[in-house]
Amino acid sequence: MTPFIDGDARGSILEAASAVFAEKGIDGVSMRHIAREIGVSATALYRHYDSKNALLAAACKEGFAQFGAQIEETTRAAATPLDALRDIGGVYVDFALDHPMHYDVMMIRPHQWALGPNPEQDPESFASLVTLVEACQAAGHLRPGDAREAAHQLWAALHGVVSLAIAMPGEIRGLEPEPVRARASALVEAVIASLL
Amino acid sequence: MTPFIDGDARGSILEAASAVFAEKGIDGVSMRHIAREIGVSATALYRHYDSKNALLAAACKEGFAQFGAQIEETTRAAATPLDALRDIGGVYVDFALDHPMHYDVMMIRPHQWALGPNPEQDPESFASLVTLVEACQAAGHLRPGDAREAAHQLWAALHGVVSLAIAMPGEIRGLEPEPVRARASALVEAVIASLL
DNA sequence: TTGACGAAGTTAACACTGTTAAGTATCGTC
DNA sequence: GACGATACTTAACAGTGTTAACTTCGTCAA
Repeated sequence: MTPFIDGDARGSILEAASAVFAEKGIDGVSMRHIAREIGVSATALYRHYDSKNALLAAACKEGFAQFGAQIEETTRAAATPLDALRDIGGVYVDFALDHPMHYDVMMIRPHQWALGPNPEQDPESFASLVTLVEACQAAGHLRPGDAREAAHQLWAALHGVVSLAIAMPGEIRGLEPEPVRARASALVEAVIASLL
Repeated sequence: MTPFIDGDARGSILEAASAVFAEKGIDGVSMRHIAREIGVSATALYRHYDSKNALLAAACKEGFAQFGAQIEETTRAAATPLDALRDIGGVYVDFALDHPMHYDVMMIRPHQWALGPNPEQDPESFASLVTLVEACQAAGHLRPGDAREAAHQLWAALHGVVSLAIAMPGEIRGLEPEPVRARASALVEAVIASLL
């Protein structure tokens, strides 16, 4: 049959998915919605993606790839590993607030979609955070110690700030970047101080 | 009609709900499941609870009431407000790890169930944290400053540690209390140090 | 030129979900 | 004894993800 969806079927589906996704909210995405958006039956999507979860994962993957790239770039650009650690906090917050849906799906409730930090994506980025902490320790910027634990603390601090901002309803929620950034920065600074 | 469910219908439903809830996981709870568990049709539940969300909220409420009570007790028992701040971290982690489902529903993805920190429950407990920080400042244990912001930072730190432990799949997830407690304690200590 | 093959769609259907509407039985009360 | 509230029932609606069976088309080899 003539492909009804233009050349890059996977791409078109992904685009439509992201659109519905961003408009109706995560919990409002259905395969039938996405399919209707591109004028195709719902089951057609299964020709290109194994499941709704797979589609969701794909929709997030590109965002997270960009995220990882920014982290790497930031690390490279920083004068010292310690500066990198500080800068990464800002990048983390910016990404999360710019792509709250992505962050929600992949980081706040990954197990709902049977996703989790991408096996080929995220452990790597956590590992690179560990490496960065080790570099700080090696350079004498941080006291020697369990780098993995330190990285975990830094991650937890950032995740705590950002996930409260994204996932909490009511007065606690706040997606304006400035206060969130400031809070994240303060926390990161506190953690770093405890590791000096 | 003779009440089919024993005297305390709401209570029995709640009990069954919590059971299914704990067994099948949060995302596996359906009204029909719960109803079947107590030998009643699904629609009977609507006589006692407005919606699934209301039932879920009720199922969490008692847990959170207990949580709030523990926090208060801890605060009262501590020698100084600063000690209270420290002790609360442990209570927070213990509650979250003892009731991961409750924590998940109420704190990690509250908006999915249209719940959120209970309007009559949680802002209060956040407010009491703010009050506690203010007490620390008044007693000279912490440097004067924005108590609300400080409380927010402490909460974010605890939430970050705990929600990663609960909601992350794979190697990151870890529900053994000790490392999580230690990490939370370290973070709280770091935040406190930054507020001295 | 014909025929097989495979890819990309289709509709119908299954087993679910939360929730509402309408009907029925039983109780306490006047 | 009639009345009304209470507690339940079944039937149904509109929606979900997903599978199975079927059609339709373009391609490529014999």
